[in-house]
Amino acid sequence: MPKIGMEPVRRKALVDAALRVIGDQGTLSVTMSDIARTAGVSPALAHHYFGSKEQLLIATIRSLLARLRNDAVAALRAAATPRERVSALIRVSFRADQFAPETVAAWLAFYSEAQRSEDVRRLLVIYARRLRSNLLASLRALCPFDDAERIAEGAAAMIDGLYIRQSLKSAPISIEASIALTEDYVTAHLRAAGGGNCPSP
Amino acid sequence: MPKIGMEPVRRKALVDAALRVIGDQGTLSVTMSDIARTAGVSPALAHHYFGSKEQLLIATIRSLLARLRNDAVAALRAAATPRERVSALIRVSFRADQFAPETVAAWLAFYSEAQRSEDVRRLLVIYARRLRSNLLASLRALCPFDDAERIAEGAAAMIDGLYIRQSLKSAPISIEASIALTEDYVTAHLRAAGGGNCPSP
DNA sequence: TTTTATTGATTGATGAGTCAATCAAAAATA
DNA sequence: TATTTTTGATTGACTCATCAATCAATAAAA
Repeated sequence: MPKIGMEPVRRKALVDAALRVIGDQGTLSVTMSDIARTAGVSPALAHHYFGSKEQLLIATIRSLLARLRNDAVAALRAAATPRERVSALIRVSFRADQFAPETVAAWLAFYSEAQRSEDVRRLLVIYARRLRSNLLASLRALCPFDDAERIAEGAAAMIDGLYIRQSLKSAPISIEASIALTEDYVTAHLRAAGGGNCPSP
Repeated sequence: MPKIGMEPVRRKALVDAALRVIGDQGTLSVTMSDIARTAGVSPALAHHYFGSKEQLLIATIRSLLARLRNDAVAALRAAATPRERVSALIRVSFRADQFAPETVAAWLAFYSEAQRSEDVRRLLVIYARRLRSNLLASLRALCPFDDAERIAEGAAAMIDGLYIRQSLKSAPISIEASIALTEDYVTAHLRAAGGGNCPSP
């Protein structure tokens, strides 16, 4: 029963399905059939709308990034002080849906893919840069520039590290513990660097 | 010119080739032909010795882990104090060959694979546990138990995070900078936790 | 009738795993 | 020592399955 105006609906359904299947199987070598079946359409339709598997994957990463950016923007809007903004960025990174095993698995798969696909790599670099520069912008108000850079680098690394460790879910680090660990890092180093100019969260 | 006793030679050659090709392409969906060609033998021989692609991959991870363990053991032997042992463990993680882009890419591919293969997952869990417990053993001599656990967790996460960020090689963090960042983390938190009982590296 | 949505059937490529055959060293036998 | 047998190393050719991508056909809206 073909209705008109299905294109945006199908596109979204396919992207969401791709994310779910990739997260579930933890690999990009999922088939177009897997994705299409999850979206409730035929494989041919997936090709019709996206042209190729690669393009569908790109669209999927973009949607992940968009979600992350929206969350970050909203969280930053609600934060008043620089120190609160840092905390907001950390919290966004560990939101329940972002930190869910399937989402982590999907991110991991994309990182792995970045070795081969220049397009994928570029998108992930955008994410890394955004996180770093968001942190840096707030930290610069709290301590000398050089220290801000180091702390931003370290915090970003710790966030990514907690993610990758989460993917093995052998040592199930809770969301709260992950946030606390990262907060502690920032607090300790601000204290060491700021020279009194650094309030606690 | 078939010589006798080739089995161990071929096995090693195939494992090394697998590591190189996987690191190079950044994915486990390399073909047995790719690996065999790199090792200078026919695909059939790879199957002859390893039975399946999965088994060859397992053997490859094992060799990575073995290398890491040997390095760690050697480094620990040369370290006298607990604090030196912590530094030694950090340095081992960032040795030039471990931190090389191809090696990092291979690790990433294995992490991604761990979602599907229970065997791969188990091996990676072993690595994560070993790093954590090695750090913990030394840290417990330097600060209260609870703090030692948190610091070990944080340092391990930071190490893994610096790895994954290295894989994008967009912000080329040097080995020395990575070591310094992790050392700073440990030093700062030991100072905060130890209460005087914590010497600098 | 034209356009949009949709799919079943098909194609072409690729890749894991198998198998029988070959070659040469080593061991056994004459 | 000379000859035969056995065993390990090695591969080319093949099978079977999978999957991305294509295409022609159908059905409903406009």
